[in-house]
Amino acid sequence: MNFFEQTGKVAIGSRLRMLTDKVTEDAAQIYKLYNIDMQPKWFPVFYSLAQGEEKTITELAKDIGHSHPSVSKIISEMLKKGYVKESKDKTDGRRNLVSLSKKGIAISKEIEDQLIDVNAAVEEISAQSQNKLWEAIGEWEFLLEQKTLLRRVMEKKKERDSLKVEIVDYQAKYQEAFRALNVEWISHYFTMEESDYKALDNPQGYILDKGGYILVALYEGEPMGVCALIKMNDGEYDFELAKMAVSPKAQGKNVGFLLANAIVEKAKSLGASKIYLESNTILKPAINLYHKLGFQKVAGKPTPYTRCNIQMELVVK
Amino acid sequence: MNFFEQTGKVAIGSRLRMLTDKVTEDAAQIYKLYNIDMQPKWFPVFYSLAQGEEKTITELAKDIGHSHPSVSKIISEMLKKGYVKESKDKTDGRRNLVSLSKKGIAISKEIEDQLIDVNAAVEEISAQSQNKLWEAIGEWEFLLEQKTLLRRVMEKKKERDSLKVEIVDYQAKYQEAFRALNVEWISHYFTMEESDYKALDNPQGYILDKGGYILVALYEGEPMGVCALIKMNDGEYDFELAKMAVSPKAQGKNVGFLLANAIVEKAKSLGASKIYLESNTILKPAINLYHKLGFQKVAGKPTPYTRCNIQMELVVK
DNA sequence: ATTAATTACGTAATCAGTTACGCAAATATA
DNA sequence: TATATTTGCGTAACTGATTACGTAATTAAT
Repeated sequence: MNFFEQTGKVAIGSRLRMLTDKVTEDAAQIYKLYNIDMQPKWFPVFYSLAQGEEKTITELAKDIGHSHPSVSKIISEMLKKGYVKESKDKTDGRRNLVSLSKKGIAISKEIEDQLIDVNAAVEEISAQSQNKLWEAIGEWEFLLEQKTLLRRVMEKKKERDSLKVEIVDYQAKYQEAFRALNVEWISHYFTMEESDYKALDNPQGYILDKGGYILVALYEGEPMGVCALIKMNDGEYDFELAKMAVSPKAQGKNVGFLLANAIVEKAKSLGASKIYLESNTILKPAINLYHKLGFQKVAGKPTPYTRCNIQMELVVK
Repeated sequence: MNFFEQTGKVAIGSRLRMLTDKVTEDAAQIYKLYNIDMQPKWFPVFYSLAQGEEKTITELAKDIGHSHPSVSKIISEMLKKGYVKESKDKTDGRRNLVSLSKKGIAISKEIEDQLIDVNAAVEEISAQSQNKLWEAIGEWEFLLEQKTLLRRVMEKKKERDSLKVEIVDYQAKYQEAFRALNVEWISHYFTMEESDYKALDNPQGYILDKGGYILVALYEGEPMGVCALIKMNDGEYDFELAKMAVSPKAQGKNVGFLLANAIVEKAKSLGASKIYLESNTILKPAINLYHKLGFQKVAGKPTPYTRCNIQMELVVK
């Protein structure tokens, strides 16, 4: 099994499958050894029924962790051997009640010795191992239950991608990106408005020169997100967080969070005490992001944008 | 997964399979996450080829531990995607040399980040576990390589069966069993001879009264094996080990060994210094057994049995 | 130089599971 | 009470592997 030492743990799936195959391989022979006319795959169903109670197909499936068609097929095979009997539930015509037949019960007696010996054999292997396979599986089952492998990988990817994201100050060379990224999402969800063009066509004059600020997120050198802090003069708020845009190409790379976080930090460093923003509730991920950063819903502020249906503020600590 | 806590470790195969499924389940999604157009099952082949060398189908199969038809199919799928190229070996027309195409090499670059993240995710799970799954699998692979599960179970069965075998002194009530068990194997392999009947019809007079001995192996109370020690008067040997018979029903229960061992011990306790026996080389398991007990081949003794083609002796220590 | 045995590998059939789908019965909802 | 939804479960198709088998090429033995 040198191969797996090379590939590293990415191949844990393949390696598990091969061990499974090897362990399973002998199972049929073992039944033969004890003169028991049974297929290994029947075992979980058989064991579950051997507890004595009648069970439906679905109950069995849930019990042993298979899909119901799998149980359905196994039961029909066991039925052919005469190991189980079926009976319709009188109060619920859909349910197919299954239980061991006399022959099945006889087999369950015969099988006891085999279970003892296989158990002893597995224990022997365990005793010769440093790492306990049985317990390790239990732990993996638990940990995967809590968070799937996919989710864990997604987190790792995000972590790694975050390291590649660089937040830099606006420069004239980013004007085109600043415009394009915003036009992209605004015209996708809404329509461009007069005030959009003002800011996007002339960020220098409309935002920076008025005491505002713009940050750009670079991913591998390319601008993938932008965000502006527009100076407000209403006595209540210091800045408006606006013109936030992240390229769909950079999704899942945490760009939005890093950018928004950086802009809030920037506002703080500029001595802001309250930040305002306008958005629309159909932009769920954005609203979630603002919420995560501490923004709270407020109302009552007049706005030039027709697309605005939610207003939020952040009290800077 | 409460079910497996009930069944005990007999169900290790089923439990392994389910964990394998759960781990594998996410694999396809993970490739999608990285925008890599590849099937999880291709990975081992892909990885093996990414080492750079051209390989044949059979080499790949050996490398990754699959059957060759499996590799054959995978290669034909990868070929369709343009990830590999084939070329006939010029010096051996049977061999199909496979290597990554340019497109394949490009993919192998793209996949690197994914490998890093999956590895990190698996490491994270490992770090949260007491028992290391990866290492545990390695140990199981090693231990099963040395001795398969089937063989281990067989040993456990033999051990347990041995406990049920009881070796007792001959009594008149066992005469029928003594006769029947011997007639069974003698007439199966050879034909009954005059001297057989003498001993089997009258063990009391022919064996015991002349200073011989008979032991009976009981399995769950039933006589399943017999063995006699016949007094010899030739000056060289004290006893002949003879009329050893074990029911085919009791095969694999160690009855033969326990019986022969007991009869040798009995001979010892009777002060014997040399034991003799006659047999036939077609009775392989019997010869092996005698050998295991320390009997050595000798020659030259006259015998009344035509079926005898090997003579052995044991020098009692 | 034949003939026999071995090797490489493709195709077909099988296996133990899955998902997809559909029907009928039961339950919830308007 | 009519209608929609959910549930139980059987059938069919698919999946990722296997073993079985056949054929062609090579190698070994006579």
